[in-house]
Amino acid sequence: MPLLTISDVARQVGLRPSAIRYYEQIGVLPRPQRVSRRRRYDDAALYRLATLQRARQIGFTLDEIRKLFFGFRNGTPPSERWRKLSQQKLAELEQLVHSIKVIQLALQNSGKCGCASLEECGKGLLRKQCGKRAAKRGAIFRFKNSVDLNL
Amino acid sequence: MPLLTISDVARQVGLRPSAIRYYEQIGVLPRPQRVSRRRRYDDAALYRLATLQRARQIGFTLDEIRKLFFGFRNGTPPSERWRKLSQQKLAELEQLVHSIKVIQLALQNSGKCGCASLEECGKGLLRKQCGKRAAKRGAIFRFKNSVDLNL
DNA sequence: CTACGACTTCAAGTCAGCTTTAAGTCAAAC
DNA sequence: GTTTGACTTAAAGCTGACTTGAAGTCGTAG
Repeated sequence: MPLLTISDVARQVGLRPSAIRYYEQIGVLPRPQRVSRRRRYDDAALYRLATLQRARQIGFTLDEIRKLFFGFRNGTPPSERWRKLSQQKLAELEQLVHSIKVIQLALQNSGKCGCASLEECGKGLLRKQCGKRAAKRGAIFRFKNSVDLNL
Repeated sequence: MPLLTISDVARQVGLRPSAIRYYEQIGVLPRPQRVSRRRRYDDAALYRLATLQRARQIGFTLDEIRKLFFGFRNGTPPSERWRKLSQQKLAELEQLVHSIKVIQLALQNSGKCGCASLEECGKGLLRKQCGKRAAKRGAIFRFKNSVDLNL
């Protein structure tokens, strides 16, 4: 079994070498063997990275992925690991979908606003907002400009 | 008409004074009048902030909000402004909804994986991924842990 | 007069997930 | 023997939307 350099691996999984080093640094990937200080990877590393990529694609943070890899007692089957981590994610997504629906409605109605000025818009909003509690701190949700998931 | 301090305003709209200063600094809010170097706001500022908050809630970035306020010729009605900015956002959201559906499916199926080990998972993923082009650089999408939009 | 509290500015810090840069190491090609 | 190119490390930089900290400025209460 031939060993791969970090560039080989990066090319095969579609990452930059710097990303792979970063994953190692934060403990998401195990430290590979070295040949004269250079990293050498076997195929298992490739598989691990493919799994990592997939997990990133479906919305897991690197923290969560670390749990996926190392947060279970040895021998825990993948299905159980995935299931455990997916539960929380699915709940979040449900929330998110709901939020998006609300936002879509708000966006669609925003164009129908009959206010003569933005100031008037704000006056209405301020009144409606009166009873409500201020939003919790931090962004409420965010998404990147272009969503091209491409799974 | 009594003038408000920055703390008054912050309390009324549910922001911290630092956020309001920040908005002014990046040119999203106009510089208010000062009384011995301290900011003093009128009600219009309140309305503007309410509008800003609403725009943030429905997913506009501060850059976009600056456009909402200052990116149109004077006298352009709010409806037109909102409509213009909403179009792009709605398209993004449609994409996002699609992505989420794909992710939900993936998450639901992830627990059914019959692999004996994560390595085996990765082996399969790597093969499937072979034909595909590597993901474009940068995160594909992100969302915060808890979505509590609360409109 | 001085202490207090609320404000001011400017710079730096925060989060995640990397990338970039600088300076050094290494084996192989010329 | 030197040059090349791929690698190494550690540290700093990036994005967006702020917050935090330090050091200074006010008007007022005691």
